[in-house]
Amino acid sequence: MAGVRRGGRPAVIGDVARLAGVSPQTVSRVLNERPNVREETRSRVLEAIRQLDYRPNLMARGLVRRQAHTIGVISFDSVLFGPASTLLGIGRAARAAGYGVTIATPESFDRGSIVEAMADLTSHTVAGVITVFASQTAATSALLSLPKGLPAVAVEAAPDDSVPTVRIDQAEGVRMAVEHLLRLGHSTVWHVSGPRERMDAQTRIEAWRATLERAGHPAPQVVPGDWSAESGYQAGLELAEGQGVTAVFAANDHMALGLLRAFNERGIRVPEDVSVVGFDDIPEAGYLIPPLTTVRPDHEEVGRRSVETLLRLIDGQDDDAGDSQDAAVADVAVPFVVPTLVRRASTAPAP
Amino acid sequence: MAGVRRGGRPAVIGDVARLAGVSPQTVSRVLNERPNVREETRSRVLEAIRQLDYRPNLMARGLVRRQAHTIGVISFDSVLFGPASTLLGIGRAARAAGYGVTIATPESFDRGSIVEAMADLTSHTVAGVITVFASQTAATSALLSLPKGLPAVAVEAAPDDSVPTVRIDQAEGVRMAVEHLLRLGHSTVWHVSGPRERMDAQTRIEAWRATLERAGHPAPQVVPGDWSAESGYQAGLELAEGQGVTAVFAANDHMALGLLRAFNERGIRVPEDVSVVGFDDIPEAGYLIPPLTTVRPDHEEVGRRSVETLLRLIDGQDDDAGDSQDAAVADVAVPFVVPTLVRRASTAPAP
DNA sequence: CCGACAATTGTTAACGTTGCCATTTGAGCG
DNA sequence: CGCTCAAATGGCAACGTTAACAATTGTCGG
Repeated sequence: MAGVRRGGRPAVIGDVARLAGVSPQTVSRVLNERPNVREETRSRVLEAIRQLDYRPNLMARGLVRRQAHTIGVISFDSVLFGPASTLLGIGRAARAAGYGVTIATPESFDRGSIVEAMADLTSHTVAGVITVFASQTAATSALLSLPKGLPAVAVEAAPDDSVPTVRIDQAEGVRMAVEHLLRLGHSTVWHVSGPRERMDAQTRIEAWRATLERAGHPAPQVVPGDWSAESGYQAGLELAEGQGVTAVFAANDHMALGLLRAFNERGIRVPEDVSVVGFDDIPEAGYLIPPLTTVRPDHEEVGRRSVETLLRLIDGQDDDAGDSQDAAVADVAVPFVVPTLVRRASTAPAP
Repeated sequence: MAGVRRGGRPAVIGDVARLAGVSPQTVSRVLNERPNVREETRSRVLEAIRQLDYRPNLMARGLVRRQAHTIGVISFDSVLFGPASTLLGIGRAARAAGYGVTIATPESFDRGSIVEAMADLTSHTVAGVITVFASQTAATSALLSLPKGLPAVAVEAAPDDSVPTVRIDQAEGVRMAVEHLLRLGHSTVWHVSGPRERMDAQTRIEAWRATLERAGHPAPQVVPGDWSAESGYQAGLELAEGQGVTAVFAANDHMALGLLRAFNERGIRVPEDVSVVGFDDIPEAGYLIPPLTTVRPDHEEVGRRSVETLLRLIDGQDDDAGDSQDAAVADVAVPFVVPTLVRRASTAPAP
């Protein structure tokens, strides 16, 4: 029952108006739930909309309102568990608020392709932008190339204070992980890090070091990784050679998984000989050999909060005369999402 | 160097025209790379564009052209490795073709929220739709509710032949896995399946059974799972009780991972006592204990092909007078992406 | 029953771009 | 040198919607 159309074209507001016997403006009022429409008129219009299967043309609406009702998301590493979850949270929250989501995935991390992706988004098509895990120098600095006045929120990493940033409280998560190991009696904790140039990797390194030092333990050399299981495996082989390694904190679960494999291969038992803690609580974490103790950040919540923050920014902008834009940015609270520690079988008292 | 603007508002085509001393129409011609513009004029316009940092308003353009240059993607389970990879492939391919991507993630699998998500997309905002892994009955049938005439492509699962579908050649992948195990001398192969109501799960079940029967081996009862590591673990515990289980094919790597864990817990050695094969080749597969033999489908390629197919559909529609739409659909080749078998340490000759 | 005022509805003009057609300019040729 | 024709450019209208204002209708007190 597709309804009557003019020559097969989708119905437009004028068709609805004609069928309902009112002006387009009245239809518009019904669509936008504005007051001062008689109940009887409203239902007549709604019936016409139903009959014609009418859908407002969002491009026309966006054009006249000068607002796209769409959020642009620039997403890196969107295959990874964390970013993918955040993306999901963003999508759901945006849709709930009546916003569409368009995503741009830069080809690579170099500044050029990032700026290009942003340009794509910003052709007046989005009301604001969220960058997800742009945690690399080139990426964060590209954030600054966004048109002045376009609301933006960064997830996890931003170049400076000009962009409100929603983050996992990584330092707190790392602290939980490291202190958990120390409480088990380990004399120190080794760290397999993410790629050095990534901000979140850097943050975790620093938090790890700080926690150790605060507790009066020496911080060993960082074993560098790149988030991948492969790099965790390599790190594990390296650590297996070392003496006195009894506790390792990996900057994410994938690397922890590689560690487990390497230790297993070398006949090192987890957790009897070495305790391992990860970060992310990927869905598989509880089913590794052994089940992995890890830090669980709520990535979806990060997505939700970033949308919330962005929408506040967008609304604030609408209200402003446009001059006190900076004040509005400063006003926006920058939420921290606090992770939890999930204890499983990969950690045990020091041997 | 943001350039001169009228009252802080972003520049529009008229501003560019004025600065370059030409008409808006000429600017438009330059923007759209149309012929018959003098070289000198063109460069003057380009310079003005640069100076003003002008970006065409895509909503205005879409409005007048009656085409959004945007692809809508409806994505389920987008946190999973497969769908996330496909999404990435779609994003890259679309962007390369100059199309934007807007995604909609239905809240759940029920028909209502799916239809709602589609409605969001189809408010004349997208030139076509791709559904990613809508492999559930409600989801695929919802596909049919898309407005007639809106080009659509399904990834992996479609309700019928009206929607071109890009798929992994699952049957072929399953065949590889099962035959690999049979060649190793196993008398039969057990199967831990995905959720029954999912089409791809169903396809894998049937291919598994067919391969066994073709080889003259009995097909044991299916052990049902739900894609999760947890369900694989439960399946593993169950299989560990059974007699004569020497080879298991899991419908995805996550479940295979759960299997490995369960067998390990029960003292069953992989691959000495039982061989395990997965499906997906998640990045971690090579670093499990033991490294997992698995079927590797190229999910990103699926994404690319689906965009390619959709664009062909869109272009075809533009050309048509609109009447031979169905012919155009039938014309579009439906590609099969053939997976490969990755042999690792989780499989060995039958004990 | 009239006037004032609120509620309801309609009219006109934008939003920024491109399609269509008209106009101007320039080149080539008899 | 004038004519033809192509190349280059401009003017106007339209895409579908909403903002701003105008007009109409209805209600209520005096």
